[in-house]
Amino acid sequence: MKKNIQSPRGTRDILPEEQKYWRYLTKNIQKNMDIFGCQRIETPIYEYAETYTRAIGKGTDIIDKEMFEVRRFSSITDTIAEEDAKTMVLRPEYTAGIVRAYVQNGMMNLPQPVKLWYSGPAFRYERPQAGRYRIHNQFGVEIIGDSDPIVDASIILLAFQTLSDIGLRDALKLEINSIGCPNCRAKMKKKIVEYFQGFLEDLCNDCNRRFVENPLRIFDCKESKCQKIIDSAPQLIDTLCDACKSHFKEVLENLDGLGIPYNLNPRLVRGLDYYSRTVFEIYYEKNQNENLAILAGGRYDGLIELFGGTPTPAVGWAGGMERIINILKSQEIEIPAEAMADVCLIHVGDKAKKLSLMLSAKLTNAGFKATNILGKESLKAQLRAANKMGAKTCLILGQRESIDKTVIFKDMDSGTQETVAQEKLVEFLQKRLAK
RNA sequence: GCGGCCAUAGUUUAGCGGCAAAACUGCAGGUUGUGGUCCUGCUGUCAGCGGUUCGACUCCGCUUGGUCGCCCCA
Repeated sequence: MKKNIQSPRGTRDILPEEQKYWRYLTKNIQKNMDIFGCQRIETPIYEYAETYTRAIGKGTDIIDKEMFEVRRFSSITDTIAEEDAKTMVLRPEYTAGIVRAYVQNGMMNLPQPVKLWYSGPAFRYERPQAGRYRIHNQFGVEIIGDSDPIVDASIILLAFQTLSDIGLRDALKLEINSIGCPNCRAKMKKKIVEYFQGFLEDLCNDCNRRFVENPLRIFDCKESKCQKIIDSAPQLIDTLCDACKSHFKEVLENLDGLGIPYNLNPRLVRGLDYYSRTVFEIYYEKNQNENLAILAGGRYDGLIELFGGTPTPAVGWAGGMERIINILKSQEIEIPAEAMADVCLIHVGDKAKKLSLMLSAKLTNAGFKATNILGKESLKAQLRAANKMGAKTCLILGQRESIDKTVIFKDMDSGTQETVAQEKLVEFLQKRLAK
């Protein structure tokens, strides 16, 4: 027997039975993005690695161990030719690619700010876990060209409205913080390093590693012995410069004004290099994986410059679609029913089979959703299939009807049926299916 | 990248060192042209590779995959 081929680790098939969730989610995202005035952008699924190393930063896990390299298949054995080529990688996230596109396409010449949204797959070579896949879908928004703190608040509002629309309103939790501008952060880092220097022996191994690689991340540690030390550490907010402080204050005031509850979390830092000032994460509290954010983002005022553009402020967020859909499933949130076919055509005999296909084409042209049942010949089997599909009405076409040029209309709920002339079928259905 | 648990039909699960099962699903039928319930029948399985053994789905090892925790992250 041949060995079966499995889907690669950390990837999955999204089967028809799951599609209703995706359709529901996508529809609501699209709607909210439209209302907010965002325009969709699609960037390549892979970019030069530099796009991400520059933006996200070396020393982060995403760059150091989670990227998939892309190269020409035949050249796998052809290493010499490969040496000159620039390394390309599957996108681990969207922001960097979008900023690259903003600069490359001269979007600074469009009316500012440029409001963009996206949706699609991102790739990270991680150890698979609940809510964590090597191919996962993200949707998100990027507002480029406006430093006003009200924009920060407005995209958080957009996130809340989108998530509320899909039924998660009741348990959303917003964590927010400001990590300041590069100047603030340099100061902070110094202070923090000075502070933790004295506690290195009391901190866990991970924190000792963080101390060297990215001291700010010590604030993320969940170990209780580290928590105690963190609690009395200098707070990030106190270190902010006046400009950053008032920016953050205004963001919070705007959230207050919008009635969006938040938790000011001085320990929230986020791992990507490009963030500045506002950072936030949204959780769903009834989630089994409560420590997984379903949506996260922040400001990245320095990134456009990093890609060769003029200094341009920007802010955005990304949501994890698989994580949201897992919640929709586990919370048994009601998904509106899918549009179903109006009528199901059933045939008896070869001649009627051909005729019924032509009839369904005619009905489709007349604006009905008509479907044929294929792959089954007996009347009983076809009716069973129609029933399983949830068909409300059927049209039965047999030998008799082919000759008489009629068709039997059957209401599946009541079981009643009547004979209709094929010529008058369109009018008949218009009346019958009116409500 | 590290650690724990796990792998039997499409799905959910029984089971035993010596015959591999159930339910649901799928397919067909229950006379001549009528679905949902019901009845009958059929299809289909021990993740892969090694080892121990007279004999392995069962015990052991490796690989692959899943799951949970860590790291990190949407």
